[in-house]
Amino acid sequence: MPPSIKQVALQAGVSTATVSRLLNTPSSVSRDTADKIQQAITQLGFRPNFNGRNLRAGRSRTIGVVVPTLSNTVFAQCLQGIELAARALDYSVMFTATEYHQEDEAAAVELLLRHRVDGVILTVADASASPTLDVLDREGIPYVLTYNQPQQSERLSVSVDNRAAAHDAVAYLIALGHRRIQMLSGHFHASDRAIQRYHGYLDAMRAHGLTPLPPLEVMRHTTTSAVVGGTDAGVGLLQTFADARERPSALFCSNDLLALAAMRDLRKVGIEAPRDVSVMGFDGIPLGELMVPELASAVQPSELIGDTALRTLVAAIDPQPGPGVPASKILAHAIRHGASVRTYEAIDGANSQHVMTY
Amino acid sequence: MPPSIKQVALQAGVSTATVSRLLNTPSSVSRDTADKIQQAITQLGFRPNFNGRNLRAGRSRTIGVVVPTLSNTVFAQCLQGIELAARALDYSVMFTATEYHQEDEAAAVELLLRHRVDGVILTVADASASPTLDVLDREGIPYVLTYNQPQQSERLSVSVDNRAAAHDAVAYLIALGHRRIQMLSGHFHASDRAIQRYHGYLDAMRAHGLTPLPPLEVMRHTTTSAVVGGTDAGVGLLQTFADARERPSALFCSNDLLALAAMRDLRKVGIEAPRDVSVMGFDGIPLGELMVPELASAVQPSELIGDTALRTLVAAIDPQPGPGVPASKILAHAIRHGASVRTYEAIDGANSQHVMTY
DNA sequence: TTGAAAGCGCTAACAG
DNA sequence: CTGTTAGCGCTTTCAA
Repeated sequence: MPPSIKQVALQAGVSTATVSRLLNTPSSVSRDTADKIQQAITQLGFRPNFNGRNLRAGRSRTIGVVVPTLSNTVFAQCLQGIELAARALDYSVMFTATEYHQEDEAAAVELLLRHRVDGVILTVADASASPTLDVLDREGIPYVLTYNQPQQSERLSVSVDNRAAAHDAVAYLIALGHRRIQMLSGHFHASDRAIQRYHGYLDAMRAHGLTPLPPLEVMRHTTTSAVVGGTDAGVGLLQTFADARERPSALFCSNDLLALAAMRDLRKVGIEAPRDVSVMGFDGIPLGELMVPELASAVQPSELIGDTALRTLVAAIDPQPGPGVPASKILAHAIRHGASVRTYEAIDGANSQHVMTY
Repeated sequence: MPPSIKQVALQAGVSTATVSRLLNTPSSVSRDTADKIQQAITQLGFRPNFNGRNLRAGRSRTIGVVVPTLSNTVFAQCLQGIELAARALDYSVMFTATEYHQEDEAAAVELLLRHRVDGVILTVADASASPTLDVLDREGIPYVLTYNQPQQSERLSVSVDNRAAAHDAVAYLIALGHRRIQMLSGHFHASDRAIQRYHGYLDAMRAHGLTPLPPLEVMRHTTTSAVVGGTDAGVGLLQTFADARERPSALFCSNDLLALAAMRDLRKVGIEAPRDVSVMGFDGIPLGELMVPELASAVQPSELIGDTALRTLVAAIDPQPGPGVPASKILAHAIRHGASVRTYEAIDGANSQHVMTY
């Protein structure tokens, strides 16, 4: 057992209350006693026990984080941003992953609540129908959603405007002359963002008088390997590209990992991006910039999302006098113009397609 | 304030001790009272307060994790492995990053100790000279190093054999006919692994009677952008490649991010891998497999490292009767044969180099 | 099988 | 400025 405030008090010849005062309100202790206590502290190697403090205070200065997976860089970056900001604000971070299992969301939050975290930052599968969020609401525990962009709700959240970002990405493809643009998406069921991005795709297509193609929904992916190929959906992707004259000239993917996996799978059957098809991702993972071709993408500021979420959460925990916290923070997205996308005219076989399409 | 065991006791008409018993030793409570208590619990939405429990027990069933950064996938994967295993063993995870600042290592551990974590998993800059580890030793807190591979020490650690893995990587390059092989490394100061990998490089070169080239040490990197180019070391890299006849035919990089950044920087001046130079990385990040060319690398099983570290730590926390835990666990590495590396003969200008080198 | 009581480490009145 | 005291939620003797 490490030394407690009691031993320090004994050693310094003061009461435990005084020791506590030095720790929390140094100014309320005389120079002399402060020195004595300080000396006892270093001598004993005393370290305050947060469990005692938390129990007493009813607060823990700890926040919980729940993300689907760390295999996707976006969430790792986000956690990075959270941790950095937390440290700056003197909060600790308890971390949990769900591997996209919705029942694990509930279990994770349950555990965090037992630890009496002061608040939670989380990304859920579907913010509009989440028992987990209902629990948090019922318990009155402050929480901030990341990546989730809840519609018509006063739930705190930090994200980009998924629909608008997807729209911009697809509009960019259209501006480059593409007409047959198809969306490749992760399971809509596992990600409400995917649905919003699909709506953005629809928006852009319709705004330009183009016929949307049915979305290609693929298995959830955790690792980058064998995401698309070999699965049913992988087959779907390859089928879609089987007929060179019917195939889309551009693919808009609901996230970068998917885009990369799709490129890999297509490459295996001789279809190269951007030579044969333009590929656009979503997320803007840093490594995308190092690839050849550079991955075009709708970029989200993941680390900033984490940073903002943490600050928003802390503001909700310690309501400061002054301007209230807006419920939803929409951060700016950007379109990265990578070489995985090129103009329609530059696509191999554009002419034959041209004949077909118009 | 959420309901406490006290309220449950009151509601169920029993003592707090009995409620506690139901929670911890269900078998020691009669069927009837168990039901009554259970009912009170659900009715009140009771959730045990771990702070109270921990305070009393002197254990927290929480472990701390300290990694340099989450921007490098390796550490994210490792944390992922830790969290997964922790959940399986009913431990919680407190997470901290240091951004490669050595003073933050100490601060992070200090914070974790105040939370009274039962143990710590960490990757430090230099395991052979770390005040942080000394603190942990002094306090008698179990800890497990990851990636660090301490020499001649009984400190618990989980890693690959960095030196052997680097040797194998370089031997592979040599087997492909390369003779002028140079190492590109992160700051030795910030990573003892980098030094060990350098020794592996030296081993391989010498074992084959080749003259080692001086290592190219570059700035520490956190993001993937502008790692090498533009910095002093970046200039160093480009200088090294300025003379086409003197330049190395293969580059062995101390980690994958560095390899990718180097390829990007060289590409900018018209030097392409693998056409003009073979590039080998270290880490085996999953995305390396999706790149073109696929990144050859010495692969570490990062998620398994995390998993193993957690299990090793828990074993150290609850010493089980039976076989003791070995101090150092060396996990198997593998060489990924990516297309970023090709035979020396296939390198453009190999002949002219040949003339020079022999 | 159950209850009473003490105490884990800390802080916050309340006195002095 | 400092000490006394009570109690945060929980577990664990010790008795019954």
